[in-house]
Amino acid sequence: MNASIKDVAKIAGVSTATVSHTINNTRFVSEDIRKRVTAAMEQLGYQPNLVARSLRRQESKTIGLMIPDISNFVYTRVAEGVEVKLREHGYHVILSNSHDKLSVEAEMIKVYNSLLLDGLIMIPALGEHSYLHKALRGNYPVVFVDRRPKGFEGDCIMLDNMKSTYDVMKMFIAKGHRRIGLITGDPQLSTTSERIQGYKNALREHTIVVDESLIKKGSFSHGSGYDLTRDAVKEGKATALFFASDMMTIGALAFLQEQKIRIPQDVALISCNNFKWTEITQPSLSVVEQPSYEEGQKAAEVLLSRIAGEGGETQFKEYRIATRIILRQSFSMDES
Amino acid sequence: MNASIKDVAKIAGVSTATVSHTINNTRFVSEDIRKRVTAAMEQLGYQPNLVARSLRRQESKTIGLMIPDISNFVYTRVAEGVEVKLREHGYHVILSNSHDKLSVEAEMIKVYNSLLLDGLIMIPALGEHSYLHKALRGNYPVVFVDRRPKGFEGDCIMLDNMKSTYDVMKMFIAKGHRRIGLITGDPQLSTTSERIQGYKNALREHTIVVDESLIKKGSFSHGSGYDLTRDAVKEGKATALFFASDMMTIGALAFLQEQKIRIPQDVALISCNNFKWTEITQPSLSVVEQPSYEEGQKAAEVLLSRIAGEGGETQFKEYRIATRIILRQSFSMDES
DNA sequence: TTGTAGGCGTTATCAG
DNA sequence: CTGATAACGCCTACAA
Repeated sequence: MNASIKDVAKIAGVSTATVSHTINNTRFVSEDIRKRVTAAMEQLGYQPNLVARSLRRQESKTIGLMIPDISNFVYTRVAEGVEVKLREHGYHVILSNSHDKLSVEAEMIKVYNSLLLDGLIMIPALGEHSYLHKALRGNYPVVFVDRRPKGFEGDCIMLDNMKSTYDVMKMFIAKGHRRIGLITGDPQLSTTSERIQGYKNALREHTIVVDESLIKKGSFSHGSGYDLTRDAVKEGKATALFFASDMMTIGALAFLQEQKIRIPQDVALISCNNFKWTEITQPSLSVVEQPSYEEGQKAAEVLLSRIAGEGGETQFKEYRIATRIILRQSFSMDES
Repeated sequence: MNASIKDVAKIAGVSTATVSHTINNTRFVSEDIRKRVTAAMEQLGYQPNLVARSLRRQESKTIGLMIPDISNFVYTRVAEGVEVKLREHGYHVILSNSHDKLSVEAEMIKVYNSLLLDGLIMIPALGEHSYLHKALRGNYPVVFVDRRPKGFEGDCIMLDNMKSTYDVMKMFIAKGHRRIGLITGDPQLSTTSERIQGYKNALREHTIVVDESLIKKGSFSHGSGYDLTRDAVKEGKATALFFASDMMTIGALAFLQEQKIRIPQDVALISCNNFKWTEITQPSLSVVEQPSYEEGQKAAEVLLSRIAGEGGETQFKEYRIATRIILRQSFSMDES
């Protein structure tokens, strides 16, 4: 059994109130007594029981973090950004994996509601989020990252998906490409619709007719990348492809290698996520670097300021984090 | 403010004791009262306060999970295995990132001690772990995964590092290789020493003299893989290399491509971790598949049985999970 | 400057 | 079959 504040008080020969106050520096304690108390704590190896403290203070110094896939590097980078920033401020993180399923997410929210959490950061799962109006009881602030939920308003930290896609398309177009494929994810996702918007904007600006059959929607999976690439290249005659996820790029490479389609001569590629392995494929892969870690950091900052009550303003804010395009051989052999 | 058990009791016109018992099915409740109570709970959207419950029951249905790097796929796979298995049993996970630093780990353990955790699963950080004798107070069972801690005994789930390395070496030797490099991690790690043991056993069995300069120890990083590969190939004249980490393999590929050293003709490679991208490098990479997810699952199972008290036996157990070698072109062009 | 005591929301031990 | 009530460990208003 761990020592409690009573044990400390007894040994130090003071009241529990005094012990509590010395621990929390919440009222004056004479030097003599402070010494006796700290000595007693030392002797017992006393650590305040955080559960009892949470119950009493009605706050836990803990925040919930929900991500759709704990095996996806992008999301764990977000998680790391969140964790590091929050730990700096004395908060712990309860991590949950929604498996991108609304049902799991909703279940976890119920648990969160019972844990006296101080806040919640989440990458919303696929689907409609108006259920959150009921599920969340306003006991703690919520911040969304990476995807914007449908049907629910809140602070939101995202990448500049529209602009990055727009920029990628401008580069392809400048290289002379006219049939450009966009290999992207589920159309329900805000990231997907934003990318499509950027894609269309760029093409229209150059009076290129948008061929909807070149906008391929699937899942962020290897198989989906394989299939959609086949369709875009074989049927769509695409000469350039932009991928919304690294997993899809891998599937695409598998297909292109099988078919002995040359990169970038026959088809030029730009992928998402500047993972280390994109440098050692042949040809090396051009990528849009996604600062996921920074997304997490920013989300944590915004949440902290909400917890601090600076959100007296009910106005929700949207934050966009800039991406960066890194050109390598898969875009053009001119690149190093 | 959330509804409490008192509110429910008042509305249902019963005592809090009765409400508690209907919730927990812990003593008989008449059908009539049960209905009134559930109706009241429904009406209030009542959810039991888990913090109060933890304090009262002295258990939290929560376990701690500490991993050395939350951005490393291997460890997050372990985490996912743990999370999925534990959630099936109604447990939540508090995840922490030790950043492979003993100081962070120790700090987090203090927090864990104050949270009424029901158990702890950890991949120990680099270093000496005898401090755990003091830091852990036996309030909850602990299970180690992937690495064995130095200086502390406990249940331990690991991969068969020695055997897998041994098998890899046998394959290289059968192919005629005599100068084989082992590119591995920090020598403090149990995984490293086990691999070295497997390496030596295989060579000695074939009366190949072990050249210590071919056993390269570094960190699981890109740069380390680059440097150690250079040394092994340039100075060590290695014709085959086995890598303990995928990151090191990427560094190695960068070096070999720069030098236009042919794989597998000049140097044959086998890497760890069957990541999807290893299939689309050229040549495709041979790998040792590490069932990290299963490690996590097993760890969770062992912990659950300890929590259930089946560990009346103080005897700690060691579990080994089998790996699988997948041969592709980097081993020999004969492979598909 | 320090102590007393009530209560956070549950559960469990008594009674009735 | 159900209800009071103490206790889990801590914090804080009030009292001294």
